This record gives sequence, C-alpha cells and structure tokens, in this order.
Amino acid sequence: MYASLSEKHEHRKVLPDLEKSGNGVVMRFAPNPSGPLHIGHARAAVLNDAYVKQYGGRYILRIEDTDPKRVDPEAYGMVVEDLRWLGLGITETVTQSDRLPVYYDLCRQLIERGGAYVCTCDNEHFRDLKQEKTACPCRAQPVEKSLELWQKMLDHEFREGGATVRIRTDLSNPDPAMRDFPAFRILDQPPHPKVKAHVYPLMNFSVVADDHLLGVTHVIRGKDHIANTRRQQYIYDHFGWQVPVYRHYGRMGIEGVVLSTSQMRLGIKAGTYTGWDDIRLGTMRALARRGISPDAVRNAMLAIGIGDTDISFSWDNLYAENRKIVDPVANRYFFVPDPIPVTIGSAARHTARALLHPGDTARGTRTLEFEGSVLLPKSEIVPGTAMVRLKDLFNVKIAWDGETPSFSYGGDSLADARSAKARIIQWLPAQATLPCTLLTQEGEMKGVCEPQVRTELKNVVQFERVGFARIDAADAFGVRAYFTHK
RNA sequence: GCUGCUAUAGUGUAGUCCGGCCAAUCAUGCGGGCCUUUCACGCCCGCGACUGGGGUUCGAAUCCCCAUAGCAGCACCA
Repeated sequence: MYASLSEKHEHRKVLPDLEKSGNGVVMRFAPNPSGPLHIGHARAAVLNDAYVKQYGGRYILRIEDTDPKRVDPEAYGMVVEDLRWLGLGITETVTQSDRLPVYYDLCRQLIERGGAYVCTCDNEHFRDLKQEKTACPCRAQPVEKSLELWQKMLDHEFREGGATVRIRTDLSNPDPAMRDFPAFRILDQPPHPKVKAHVYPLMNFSVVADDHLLGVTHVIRGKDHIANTRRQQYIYDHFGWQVPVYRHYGRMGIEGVVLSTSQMRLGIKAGTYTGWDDIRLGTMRALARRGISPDAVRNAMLAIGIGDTDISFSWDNLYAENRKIVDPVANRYFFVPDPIPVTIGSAARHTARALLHPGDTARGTRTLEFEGSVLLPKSEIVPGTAMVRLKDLFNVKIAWDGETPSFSYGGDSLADARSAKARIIQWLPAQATLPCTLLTQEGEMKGVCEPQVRTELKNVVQFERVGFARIDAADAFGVRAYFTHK
C-alpha cells in the first residue's frame, strides 16, 4: 500500500542539467575539518552527490586541512561519519595535509613559469600598495631570486609572516580582491595535528592543484566562493590547465540554530550544549538524534536546488519531508504528558487493543488493561469538559463541582462520544506505565508512556496526538525520547 | 568605499536564456471540509507572489535603463 504513496512523490523536480556532463562527472565535497557537518554543509554534499549519481562518475571527499588553526583532530572522523549517515556515494578520500610536497612542487613550477613570486613585504604595506594598484618591489625580482627565496621559505629561514608566495595577476583589476593574492604562507604556530610543516598553501592554490590533479570536472559550491573562482582562474591560466565547470548557489540562512562551529564549540565547553548532537544545534548528528532521516535532509536539499538566490531554510519543509518518510514506519504509542491520576467509578475491567499502526493492521496491537484507574494528560481535563473518550477504551463522563472533577464510566459507544463531540484522548492504565521524558528544543516534558516503548530503542515512534519522537534511551526505569516534530 | 551576484505567495520552487500557450507551477504553511477511535496519514476546497519606476513592443514575470533591497568578496580562513 505504500508503493502507491511513494509514487506520488516521484515527480520530484530534477536538478538542472550540467554542461559538459556527457562522459560522466568528477565532483568533490571539500570540508574543513573543524567540526562535524551541519545542515549548511549538507547542501553542498547532497547536491554534488546527486549530480554524480545522475551522470555517473567519481565523488571525492577532500579534507581541506591546510590551516592548522582551524583543524580539530576529532573532526576527521566526525566528517566521515556524518557523510556516511547522509548516505553519500563517496568513491575516494584525500587529505590535503598528506599532499604538501605536491603543492610545494607545483609552486616551484609556477614560480619558474613566472606565474608567482615570493614577496617579503610587510603585510600592511602590501595591502596599501594593492589598493593603489601598485606593484611591490618583490614583483619585479628575477625568477631566480624568487626560487631562492622559496627555498629559504621551505628551509624555514623565514619566520611567520616573513615571506609569502603571491600569484601574479593583474594589478589594474578593478576588484582589489583579485590583485596578486597569496598562495603560500609561513605559520609557526600552532603545530599541525597531522604533519610537521611551516609552509602552508592557501585555499586557492591547493584547491586548484587538487581539482586539476584529481580530474574534477564540476564544482558546485556557495556563492561566497565566486571571488575565489575568479582568482583560481589566474592559476589555471598560468599552468595552462582546463577549468572545471562552476555553479555557485546562493546563501542559505537558517533560522533558529547556531551553525558557527566555533560558537558551537564554545557553547559545548561552557555547558550550554550537551555536545555536538545537542538537539538545539543544526549538526547532522543532532538531526539524527532527533529522528530526522538522512533521506529527508537529502530531499529537502534537492528541493532547494542550486539557485543563486539567497534563501532562508525552512524547518517546516524539512519536517514535511521527514514526515513522509517516518509516518509509514513509526509505531504508535500513548505518551501522557503531565499526567494526573483519575479513578473512574463504576467502570468494569476492560482490555484495550490499540493498533501499532493505523495504516498497517498486520503489525498488530498493543494491549492496555484497564483496572479502575488511569493517567490522563492534565491539559485535557479543563473545567467545563463534560466527556472525553479514552482512545480504544470507552467514554468517560466528567462532573464538575466547581473546579473539582469527578469521573464516571460513560459507555463504550464511539457514536455517543462523536455526537457529544468528546475529544478522543490518549491515556495509560495507572498500574502499567513507564516514566518518560520527552526532550524538545524548548525544554523537557515529563510524563509516562507505554512500557512497550522500551522495545523501540533508537526508533522513531509517534506519540499519538503529541508528535513523532525518537527513543534515545530506555530501560526498566524509564525512557528518554527526543521530539522530532508534530 | 571598490568589485560582483541576486530579486516570483509566510517558506522553498517552476517559468526568465529563445517575449505571447502565465489572469503564473508544484511543494510546504495557513483556513475550511471529508475520512478516521491521534491534533498523524490520505482526499477535497480555499488563501497567498512576478521589489518599485520608466522604456522597447501589437504584447513583458521574461528584453533594456534607473532606483531600492538583500547577499558575497576586497584575509598570510575555507
């Protein structure tokens, strides 16, 4: 029966065609290993993946760890885990810190070609010259001199900031960002967690080197890289290499969560967040913990596409995608928040059998024995309520003496409840409950749930009339669940 | 300030290249109804947008200009 359901969603928009994709594509996802992946990374990761799947080819994970200041040793593993969770078709992984000799060699070649030079000017001074479209003295030095200085850089004869390799561009370029931008720098501190080095390539150089060497044909990334694309063009031209096809999608604003890795780290250190998977964060692991399916993330990203308009990401749209995936599989249970004990006079023992899933009766039922007392959600028992129906059980009449209610058996007839417009609410037998804490992004909800929820550890269930939740921990003493969405 | 990119309903998105078939698509959201022993799912109905102003044209969401707004870059970050 779910086949027909999913067919309806097959009209999902496909991504626009990429030019030069006839013989397959080689694409890459290139994160900086400073922390785990978040929803912002997911866009680039998923979009590239989708194109590789569409056209066939290779999908390279390239860890860009050429700035030791922004490397968290634990992030290498986290990135791989997060990508695996997302279900991407990564075919190979390279780590830039393993490839420093490759970049050094290419740098020498580039200097020999006159495409780069070593600059020993003071940083501030160079910037002033650049604004004036003026060359610094180093620019005119002979190639031999630059090669000599480059060797000195490698030999660590310069201190941090003492020398920089610059790409020769066009000083008259109207965009100051294009003028003789740096390609290598010297860094004495901090030490790189993976290699011993003091000369590091800057992103624009290592990216071009790797994109070319690895055969990358198409690059899809955010438009914050547009300037880098133009800068990188100079390097391609110096080497005489062919440029990949670029697409730059617009900025994606995300409401309500902190996405800055440094802020998240600070918050974790300060105890504001419980960890990288704190459900108030926008990391993949936080989404996973809340019961968001990786396919929902994928579908939401594909729906957004590669448009170059700035957009604001909507959680509602993600939740809708997730609901499509989770609703057919999640078993139903009762969770009674803020429970109040109620004894129902004059009611005989009853056995309630509630479907685990209303759309799939083959899954069977759960059994709740009524023995006289139940727990009801406090919010449902408000003065004036004359009758409620306990779902799958019977009707309950409520008589009010001022603010004080008294409860009595109101018959089994569903029709009576309907005609009395009684609400059909969730409940639990007082003698068979399990404490349950439902954690939402807004805070904790204490309550009780069916003991059988214990068997759903790590699964997403639906607490009827409350919403979907992922069972995060469960034992004989209680359940901890994370609220997914309504 | 300089350089560049973008502008369709609350949100996302199609249409824009090659003007008419667009009194503008689809999803989500919201409102109403049906179904239903969940406020879920499903079904039906409805709400809601071409940033503004000029111009070109028989005709403009689509082409041109100006304005406005947003975003990005101008780092020895990625």
